[in-house]
Amino acid sequence: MDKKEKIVQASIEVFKEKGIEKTKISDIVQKAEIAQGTFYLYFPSKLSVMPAIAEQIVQRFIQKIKANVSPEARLSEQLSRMVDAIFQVTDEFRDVSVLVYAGFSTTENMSGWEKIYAPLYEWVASLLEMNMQRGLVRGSIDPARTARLVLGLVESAAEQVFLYDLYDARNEAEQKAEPLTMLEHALRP
Amino acid sequence: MDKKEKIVQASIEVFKEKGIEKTKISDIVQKAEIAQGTFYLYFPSKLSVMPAIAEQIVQRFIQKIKANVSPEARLSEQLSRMVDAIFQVTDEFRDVSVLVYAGFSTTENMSGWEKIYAPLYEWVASLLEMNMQRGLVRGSIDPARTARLVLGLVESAAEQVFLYDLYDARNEAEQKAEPLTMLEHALRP
Amino acid sequence: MDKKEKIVQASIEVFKEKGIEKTKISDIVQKAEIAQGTFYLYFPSKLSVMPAIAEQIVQRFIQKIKANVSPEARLSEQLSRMVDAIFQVTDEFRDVSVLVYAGFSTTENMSGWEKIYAPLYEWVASLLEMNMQRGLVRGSIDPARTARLVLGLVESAAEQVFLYDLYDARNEAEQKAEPLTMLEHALRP
Amino acid sequence: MDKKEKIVQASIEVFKEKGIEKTKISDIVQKAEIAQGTFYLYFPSKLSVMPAIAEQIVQRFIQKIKANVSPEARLSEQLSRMVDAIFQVTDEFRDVSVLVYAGFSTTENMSGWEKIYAPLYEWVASLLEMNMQRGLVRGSIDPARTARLVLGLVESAAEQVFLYDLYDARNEAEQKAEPLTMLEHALRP
DNA sequence: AATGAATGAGAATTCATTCAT
DNA sequence: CATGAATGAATTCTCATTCAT
Repeated sequence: MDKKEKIVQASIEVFKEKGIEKTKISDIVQKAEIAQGTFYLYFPSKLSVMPAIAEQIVQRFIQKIKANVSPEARLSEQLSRMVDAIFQVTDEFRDVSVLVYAGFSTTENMSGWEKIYAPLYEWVASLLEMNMQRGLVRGSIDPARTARLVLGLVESAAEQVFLYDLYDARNEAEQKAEPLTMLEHALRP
Repeated sequence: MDKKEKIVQASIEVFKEKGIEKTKISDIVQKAEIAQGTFYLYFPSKLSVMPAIAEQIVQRFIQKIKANVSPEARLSEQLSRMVDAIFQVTDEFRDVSVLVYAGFSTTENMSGWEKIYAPLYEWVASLLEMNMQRGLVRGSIDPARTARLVLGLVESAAEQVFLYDLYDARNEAEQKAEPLTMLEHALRP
Repeated sequence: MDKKEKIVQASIEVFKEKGIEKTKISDIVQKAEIAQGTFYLYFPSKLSVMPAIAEQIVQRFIQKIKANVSPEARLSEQLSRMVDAIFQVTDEFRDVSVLVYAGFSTTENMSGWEKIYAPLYEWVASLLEMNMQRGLVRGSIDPARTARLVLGLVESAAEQVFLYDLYDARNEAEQKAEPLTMLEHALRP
Repeated sequence: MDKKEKIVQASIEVFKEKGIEKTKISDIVQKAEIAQGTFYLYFPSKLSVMPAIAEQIVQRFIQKIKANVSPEARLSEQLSRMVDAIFQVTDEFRDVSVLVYAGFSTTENMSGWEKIYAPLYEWVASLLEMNMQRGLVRGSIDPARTARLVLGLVESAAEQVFLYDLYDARNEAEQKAEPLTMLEHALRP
């Protein structure tokens, strides 16, 4: 693994442990097992690592969803798989995603985040469009807007499970069922 | 206004202006017009002010919603007013809310946030229940869980408008319409 | 107990717990259960409490010694009782005495300490003189100087037992026997 | 000289000048000609420098004593030289030694001090043993315990001279003679 | 006399950043 | 490229002291 990647990985881990505010460059380099000065060879500041992290998270989302959602499957099957994927990745990156999200809002204009999220939005939008054409989703929706809402809904459901101290396995199953039913009702013609 | 409240107010203002990372305690005390040491009489650190801010935001949500949503109104009217209220408060606290949320995940266990949000969740849950009894919301939902999803959905829609650089007034209207329609479809029997 | 006395008592306790350097006025007033401002009604500073403490310690020494050492007893008996008394008081005030001693050296000229210790020195000196007249102590000593040496010797022996982590009861007995024998040899004609 | 050593040296000097209580880290770094932050690279606080200072003092004691006390010399000669050495070093480190001693009792457990003093105790113990074998010291003493007493006696005599305001040269000579005589009487068979 | 919240000067501490090796 | 000791400006934090009640 090259040093740049090491830094990104280490940053994710340290951000998880201590939060962004409390993370020092020295924490990152220590975890990455590189020298203090080396950090600056790749990133100008702590916060500039974030886009790299964000990209990783989103790529993970897309990868998981693409791998599990078959274009041929029934709508309910597709939605179910998508919810599963989002729950999985949210779990995987727990607190970091919130932190990165907040980190963005602290530093740059949020459009950076927007840009990174774009491929995911687009993928969901095209999923909706496809199902509109199949007649399984009502024609009155705006696919682009709705894609964001769908993701917002499912992610907030996932955060309920993983970010708060509510977690237990049974809970997770029920926590998935509810938004799924909502989505089906919300989207059907 | 007592000093503690002054600190919270000043913190909100300064956090809005400069973001959390860049805010110094000295900025807060200056805005609050108190001595440096006085801050530490009430809060041990910058981040520990956040729960107090969070509480304010949530109280604002509840206040706005209660003031605008009439128990007698039609469901669509109620939902519409609720969405309006959430958009308004999200606008009012723009960046701060995300920061506070992220700040929480850093300092305490997230269940603190959960606890602060509880009254809002409960209010929406009881709105749903009432409408279930009126036969306007399908009986298969779990009011408590669904309340969270409803709020998650609307908040993420509101964030789309205010946190990113997309804002324009027309946009806002459409951005409200979409989740509203989704909600109506999702909840109707 | 009046407030002044309360302050002295509380100071002793807090100094024992935290040492002088780390003790805050606020620690003292808290322990003394008085208000912050009240402290300044009786003492101008933290260090100005010390002479009062020192006096207490020395008075305790004198009191113990006088109570236990009979002028009629044999020399070895007298010495033995004196050693017992010094060990007891050293135990009672453990670290404080060192701290007070050091505190003196920090602030004022050490002659303050000297002055407070004077009655104790004098008492031991007169004990020696008496025994010189009885022919039990060699005539070549200077009673004043030797009194100091005797006390220095016994106190350092006592500190060995109580200040370091060596303490056990058997140890204490042996630790007393050794300086006692030394004293007897050193003083006998 | 490396930075750590520089800090210890500077601390000794500044403590001598101003006392511990009044010494600021900034005084130390200024005297040491290093940056403020560099101090914290080596020591976490002002008080944590003390063990290092203590070590220096004890090493100085050992060095002086070894250099002056010849194993072949007569006992009284040896004792006399030892007393001279102890008086010299006590003079050299005047106030500091008491402060360090007190500082120790504040920061760590006193056994740290014990450990640092160990080599000195051992040296004196072996001196006593040697003289026991030569038949010049009575066989009934415990060399280890007695070594501590001997040092306690001489040090307290030295402190009498240097720490209090009694000093004058004639005084010093007499102040040495007294414990010396005591020692000779105390130790002889 | 007693209180204790408020003060703010001053000291401790941090940590991003540099740069000689 | 890589290092990591050193830096010192910037900030946090402490705590003796005051003073209106």
